[in-house]
Amino acid sequence: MKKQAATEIFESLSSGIRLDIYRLLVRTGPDGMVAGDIAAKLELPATNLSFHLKALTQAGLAAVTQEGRYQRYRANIPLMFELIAYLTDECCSGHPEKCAPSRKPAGSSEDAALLAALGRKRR
Amino acid sequence: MKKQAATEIFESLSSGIRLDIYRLLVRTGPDGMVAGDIAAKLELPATNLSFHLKALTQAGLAAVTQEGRYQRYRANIPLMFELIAYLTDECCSGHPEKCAPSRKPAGSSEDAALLAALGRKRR
DNA sequence: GACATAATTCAATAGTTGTTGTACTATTGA
DNA sequence: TCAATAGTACAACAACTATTGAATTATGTC
Repeated sequence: MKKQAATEIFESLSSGIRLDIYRLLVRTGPDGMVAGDIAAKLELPATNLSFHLKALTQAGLAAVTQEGRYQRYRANIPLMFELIAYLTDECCSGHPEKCAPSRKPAGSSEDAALLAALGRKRR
Repeated sequence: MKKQAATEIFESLSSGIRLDIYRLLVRTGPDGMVAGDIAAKLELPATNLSFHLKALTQAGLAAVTQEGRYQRYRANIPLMFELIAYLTDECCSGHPEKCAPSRKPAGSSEDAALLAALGRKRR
């Protein structure tokens, strides 16, 4: 992942509306959702939704396919995992076990599994 | 994690400069880094760095402690894991195995471990 | 106390982002 | 072909963000 791709993703999700859209699409999974239904669900004007969907799509967080006159949008979930890998890749200069002392107590065992899974990537 | 906290985090990392700062702090781990050294490393005017560090700190991505006349900044790494959990929590309406078909081929086994670790959280 | 250093705050300004209404394109169905 | 529906593109404007330089606060040193 390149830096510009990462900032574009973060920028995409820095708006409450776009975060709502993305989370809605994550919830619907591979089924995705048609633009009009998203607009109805989130009570957004079509023109405004279109603006935000464009941002999400350009960042790669959503993909769109045409179905007749409808546009179906789906979340790109793997991209989120690439993103966090990009962020934690060089964690503690390659000694991620050092991160542990600075971690919060809550959910530490689950976090350890997560950290281990991440540690297996690109190292 | 509340929605506003999430958007604040994304907003924080939507700037290339703040992303550089955060990644630098992730790399230095628990040792963190003093403001002046960050400025030198990233070749930023002190006033501009201060602006960005404030944003990162307010979002909770960095923590600051005083050391004499120096300010030492450290990355809050666990917060990133909370963030991704927040995003993927309701993945496929509670059937995250459905995400698999839409995933990219690269690194799929590591991703499965990661997904499993995430699935163990708050469910 | 006087001075140097580390860092932040503030004001000004250039640039960017989000929202709305209007206009446009494409598909469906009578 | 004509009208209705789904969605996007564009222009205008308000609101926000980033950068810079000057001033300020706090700590350490002579």
